Amino acid sequence: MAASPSGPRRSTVHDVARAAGVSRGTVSRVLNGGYVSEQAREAIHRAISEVGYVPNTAARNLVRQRTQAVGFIVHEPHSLFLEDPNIGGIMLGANTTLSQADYQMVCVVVDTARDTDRVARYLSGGFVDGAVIVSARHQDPISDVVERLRLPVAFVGHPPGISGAWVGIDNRGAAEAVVTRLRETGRRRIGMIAAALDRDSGSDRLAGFRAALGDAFDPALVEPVDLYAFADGAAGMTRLLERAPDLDGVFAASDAVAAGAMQALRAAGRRVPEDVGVVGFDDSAWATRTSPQLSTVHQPAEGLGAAAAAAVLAQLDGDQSVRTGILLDAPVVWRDSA
Amino acid sequence: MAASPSGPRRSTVHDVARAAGVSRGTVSRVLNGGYVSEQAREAIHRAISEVGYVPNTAARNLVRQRTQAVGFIVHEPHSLFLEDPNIGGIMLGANTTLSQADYQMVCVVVDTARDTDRVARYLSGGFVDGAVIVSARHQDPISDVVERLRLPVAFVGHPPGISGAWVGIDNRGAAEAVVTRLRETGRRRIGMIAAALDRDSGSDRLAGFRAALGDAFDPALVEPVDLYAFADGAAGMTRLLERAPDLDGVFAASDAVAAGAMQALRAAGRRVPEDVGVVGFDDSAWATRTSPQLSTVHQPAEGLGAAAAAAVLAQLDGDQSVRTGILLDAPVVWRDSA
DNA sequence: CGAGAATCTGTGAACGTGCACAGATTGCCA
DNA sequence: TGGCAATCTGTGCACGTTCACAGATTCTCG
Repeated sequence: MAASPSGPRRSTVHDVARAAGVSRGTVSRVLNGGYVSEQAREAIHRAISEVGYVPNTAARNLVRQRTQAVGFIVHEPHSLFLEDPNIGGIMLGANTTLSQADYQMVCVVVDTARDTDRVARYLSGGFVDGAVIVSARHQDPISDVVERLRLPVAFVGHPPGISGAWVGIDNRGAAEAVVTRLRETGRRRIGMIAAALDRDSGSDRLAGFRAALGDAFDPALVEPVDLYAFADGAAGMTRLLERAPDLDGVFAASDAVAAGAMQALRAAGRRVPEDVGVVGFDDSAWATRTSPQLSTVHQPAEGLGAAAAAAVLAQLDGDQSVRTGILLDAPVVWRDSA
Repeated sequence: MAASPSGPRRSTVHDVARAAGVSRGTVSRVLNGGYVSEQAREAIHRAISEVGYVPNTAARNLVRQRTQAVGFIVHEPHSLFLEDPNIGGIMLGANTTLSQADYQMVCVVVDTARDTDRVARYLSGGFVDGAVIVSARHQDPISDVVERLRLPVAFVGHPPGISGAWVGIDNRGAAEAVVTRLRETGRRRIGMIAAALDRDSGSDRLAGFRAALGDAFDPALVEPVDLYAFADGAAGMTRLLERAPDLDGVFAASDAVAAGAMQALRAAGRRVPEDVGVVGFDDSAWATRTSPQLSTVHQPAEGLGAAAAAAVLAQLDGDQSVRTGILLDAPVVWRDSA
């Protein structure tokens, strides 16, 4: 309501009480539980809809010493927020879970590393009762802040060095499943374009690749690149192809990388999937826009968000048994590129 | 802080007052303005950092009768939220503007059309002082709710039938700029694949095309298609090429349409940009994925979010002069396809 | 020097809610 | 019928802040 200058005053619990002919204590009990006669309950419900009563959040928060809000904190460069195909799904999942529990989701996007203390100040400002934190940083300083504040949080992803709850996918297992399937479909010389090896997601995917190949693993078939990006995929594929022209399968660390790789393969005259099978990771919008459509690993983005939110809510309910690490299933989606 | 059970009590304005040897009124004046001696001001600032004081939001909101929060409402199917390349930028822009003004952004994503009353209830619940609404619906019922509540809002996009502030881009002007530039680079027979003529964005882009050509405008060079989609672009380009084989430039109504058109041109043996120059619209992920990369019009997504947020803030400040419609510049990005 | 303005400070009252407590009513059983 | 428990209700206080008001001090100028 706020700034509606001459707007009608919002009705309070007093108005309801007067309309129902009871005291505000009884109204409060109808809303929050406690002994109240059936007769009074009915009269109050009638009065509530009559005067259009909506409880005042601020007053309730003040007396309850909680805000009924959970922060959704993205501590990453803005560019990641815009490009990461999963972040929307994570938000959506978290938001759904939180709003079902009558919590609000408050978004905080923090760009530079220096702004850490802005987040810290925010978290300690009492704006939120807890937080879902999306951050892939190693040794994220937010972790310390959170611990000091004893604020219920859950991380999405599992940057090493953090303590507290986190939710992620089994990157290693999913990568292993993908590569195993590639082998089963007859591929014999399988390479990998490995991105972001400084993050656990990147290194775990490489580990899965290696594990699936076992003795057949050949380090020369791994091409490391910086980012989960299209351009890196294209460049990496070109280099890999020079080194290993006899390649017949590629596991790309992300869909964007896979799309880049497919372009490079086409430029080199290879057909996908006839000559070379390509598999991506993420099951993002890229996957269905390429032709042929990508075989890939589905990131349960909404599930991640939902699970993280649920972990925060459980802590808020005083649940001591919250597991510190939760791994969600990331199923393989087999389409046409392999 | 909320549920930290044995956590130390948060310090209040009373603690600061005691530590500084003044009354809470003086502390409040330091925080909110008013007469206060330099000596007292210093002592209070020292005391604030000493006891680690952070104002309690709920108490402040209660007495001020405002929440210091603005809703970011996406009233669209979840799929749009996930796929629309602009929505992340809009969020980011809105968030930046709001947090600079010390407002929080509260995200609300509403999926089905039936949930309209959930949004209505939310908006009337006093959780937010205003709202940025992203919605392309015609006659969005939220519009009515907002009007009834007299809630300060701003729409991103300009669905017909809404009243109140909105922010969009100058589709007509941008299209005109693109086509003018095409002419300046020597193109003489320029066609357009015009999509979604039933929306204002589509018809405005066509109007800009027409205006840029002036007397040189030839209706036969306009090929109308249904959607801003790849397939429509390809089919439209094929038809247009049959009608006007001497074409040397194409303005496509979106990047996806442009990508389809480029495929059709290639299939017809035309080189881009040597034989035919192609320009798209949106500066979406398509633009940098095609080869050659698309010349296009950049959608200022962050700017749209920021402008919408600013419009809401202006209304909250009681600014009566808020324009109902704001058009943002959409700059032309010249890459390789023309 | 005194009146009035300007500057500074403390106190009380709200904001709307939840909760503890005490009081009132009823029901049950010895 | 008296006593005790169970059920129901009203009142006062607290949450932490802002704001209006009144009182206190200093400054300005006739």
